[in-house]
Amino acid sequence: MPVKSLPVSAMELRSFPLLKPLREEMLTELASTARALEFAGNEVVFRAGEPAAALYGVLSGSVVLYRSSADGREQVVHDTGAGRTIAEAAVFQYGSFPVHARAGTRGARLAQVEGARFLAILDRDPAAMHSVLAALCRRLHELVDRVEILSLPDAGQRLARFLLRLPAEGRAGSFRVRLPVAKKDLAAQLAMTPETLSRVLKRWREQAWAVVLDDEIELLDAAALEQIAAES
Amino acid sequence: MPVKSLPVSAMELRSFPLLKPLREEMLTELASTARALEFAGNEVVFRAGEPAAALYGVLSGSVVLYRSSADGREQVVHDTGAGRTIAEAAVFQYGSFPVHARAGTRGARLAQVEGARFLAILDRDPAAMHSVLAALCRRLHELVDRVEILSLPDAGQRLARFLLRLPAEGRAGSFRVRLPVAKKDLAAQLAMTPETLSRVLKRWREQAWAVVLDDEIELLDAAALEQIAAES
DNA sequence: CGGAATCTTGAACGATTTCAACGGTAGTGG
DNA sequence: CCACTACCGTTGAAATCGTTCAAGATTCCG
Repeated sequence: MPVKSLPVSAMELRSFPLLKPLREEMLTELASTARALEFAGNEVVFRAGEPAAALYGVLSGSVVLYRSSADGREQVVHDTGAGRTIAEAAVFQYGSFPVHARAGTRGARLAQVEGARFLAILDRDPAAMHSVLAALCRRLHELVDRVEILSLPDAGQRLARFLLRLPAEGRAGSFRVRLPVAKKDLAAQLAMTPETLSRVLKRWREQAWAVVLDDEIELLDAAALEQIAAES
Repeated sequence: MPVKSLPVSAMELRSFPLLKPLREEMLTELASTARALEFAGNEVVFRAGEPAAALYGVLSGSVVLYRSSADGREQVVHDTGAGRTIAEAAVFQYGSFPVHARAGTRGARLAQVEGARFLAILDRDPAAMHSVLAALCRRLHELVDRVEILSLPDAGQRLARFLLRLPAEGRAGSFRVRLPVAKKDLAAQLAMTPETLSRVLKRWREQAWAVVLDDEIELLDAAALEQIAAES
């Protein structure tokens, strides 16, 4: 059992995409019965087969989801970090946990949210339910896009695709975008090193396709980039 | 306006992840007011600002979502193919389409599903709503996993991670998995060429970490693979 | 004014892709 | 039943691309 059990704030709950669309009063209600649990390293959070009475959000640390085979070997199904929620699907279907969960080796802080309470809130307010649905759909699209981008073998292609669907301003043929994150984080998001990102931009600059000023990039030859992005 | 408007079968609707969890009778009801629309190349499906009265599933061909800037330049936001649904988020929030949509250059066949009808079905049956939510959550997890895998720079790492969370059977230290798809498709899913996949498996074979028989792979040294997968 | 962090650039190495060829298998049509 | 073809999977060799390691430039912050 967890070392400590403390109250959770509505704000903390809002850090989870699943709960984010809820209105303030709903989050407060949810928070009233939610608990922040501190688990020691490798401590069990729940076991497969137990009724899924609550869903868990990872506040810090990590949680390992695993199956245990007959011989006691542990097969890791999942290894989730902060910001992820766990067991929502089981909760929505009134089911049991399909896998075991334990804290990572360095422990974890989890928000435990009563499943029934969450469902009740959604069931009594269709608009909130629709918001949650809409949010999930948007996030799904976003992820599908990221998978598509990450599947491209060429670093330039990945960057071009990413930039071309950023909100842009400018005229035909040439336009300007603002990077939403630091270059090093962008690089990570596009599965390349910062060095490679820098070099791709340099190459584009040399070919007069782009001008870079800090986090602003002026795409001079949209046609060229679109061709790169479309290749394959 | 579309060239043809034909009825859609419940079965066709089930091919979309969003609708898949619905019970047969619900799909039939949905299908009764749904239409399969055939769009010619580049034909407009809907315009930004119009009320989102329906959501669309791509049956074949592709749909391009785009914004148009003041000068008439067209910025592509999205390029979706068969199996994807469009505009669900807007429908769930009773909003307007945020972008324009047109068929790809080679046309498209779309299932047009009445948004109000879909919402009505879900609102009157909480269990169905919960199934849809659960399905979306599961798919979300799946995609987050894929993004994580695709972000790994090393081909061996990607394959190891993938294999280790496949349903497995076997004893401690050694177990067997069955590939869910052909090797060439697996390679594509892991963002590598079939050749590279073949070579990674060969290397593992030479190190006595694995034995491959068609689509069955015996992992002899789970510890070694786990270490590879965990690195970085 | 340090000092840290980000970004850039260079060079060398390593990995993966590419190109090419071959064996095996399944499906097709004679 | 047997070519014959087409596709998948494998292997080899070469080339390319990205990473790694190292260093310098710049900015921001204490």
